[in-house]
Amino acid sequence: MSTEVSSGLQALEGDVFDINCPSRGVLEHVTSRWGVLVLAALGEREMRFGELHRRIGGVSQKMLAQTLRALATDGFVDRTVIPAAPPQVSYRLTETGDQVAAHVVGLVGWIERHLPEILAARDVEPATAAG
Amino acid sequence: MSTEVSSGLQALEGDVFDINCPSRGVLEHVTSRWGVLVLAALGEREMRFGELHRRIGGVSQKMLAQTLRALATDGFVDRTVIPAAPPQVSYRLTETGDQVAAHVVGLVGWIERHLPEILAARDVEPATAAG
DNA sequence: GAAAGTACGTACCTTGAGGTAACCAACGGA
DNA sequence: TCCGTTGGTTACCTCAAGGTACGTACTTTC
Repeated sequence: MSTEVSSGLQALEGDVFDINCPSRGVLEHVTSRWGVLVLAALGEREMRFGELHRRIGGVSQKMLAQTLRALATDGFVDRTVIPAAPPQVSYRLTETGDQVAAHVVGLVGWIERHLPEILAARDVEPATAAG
Repeated sequence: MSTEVSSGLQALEGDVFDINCPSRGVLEHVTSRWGVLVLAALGEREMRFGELHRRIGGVSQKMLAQTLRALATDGFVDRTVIPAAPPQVSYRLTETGDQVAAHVVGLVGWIERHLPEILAARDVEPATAAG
């Protein structure tokens, strides 16, 4: 493991290549199917549950709630309940969440911008060399 | 859709929030459980199949091969066969692959460095406010 | 007073991601 | 001749991700 014991202290840094390192779990929350999109959406601005649901095409309420819970547990998302007539719950990135989201937004943005090239490359596809 | 038809042409840019946009598929290849780790590993240097298999803890041959195929289809990874006595197959990032990998490596690196904070935040966890 | 909106929780069921194991082909070494 | 190595493929099976549907509690609107 990377989070070794060193003079009584622990947890220096993670190593995602190590199957036993807890960073694997965090990485999988962040890069999960809906985790990426939630972080990208909240990277734009604070949003309520319903707004997120409409913004992220194809997500079910169940998965959205589950994803938000996982990201909140990791301390990336902050949940605020406004006890109003119809309950209003707002979600925003924490400081650390803002930093991960920046990386995620960068990645997502790159893919969006280069999509035409990628799609074009799929058609050419040089048969992946001679087997 | 985002890849709209505009004066006879198409495919300007992707929109990952649109469930029908092909960028969704690319994003899921890149952020898949093993896709991230393959990109991060190849971001370090060119590697052979066996090297990747040993570097990425917990991946099976089947999933490694499958992931490499997906990334090669999207044009992120280049496959080179050296027809030697025991067949040698080398994998390296393409130019575009290098760019996505840079984002992925940035994200992975951030998580590795901030892992202690994230783990600490999980323990505090203010009960996600009053329900 | 019935329906709809808000923000979920939960039960149920399907799909597919992913693990295991066996097999292959070619060669070198014991 | 049999084993081991390399880089896979394929069949088979399991488990969890994730979808559908319904319940809830309160309020506004038609």
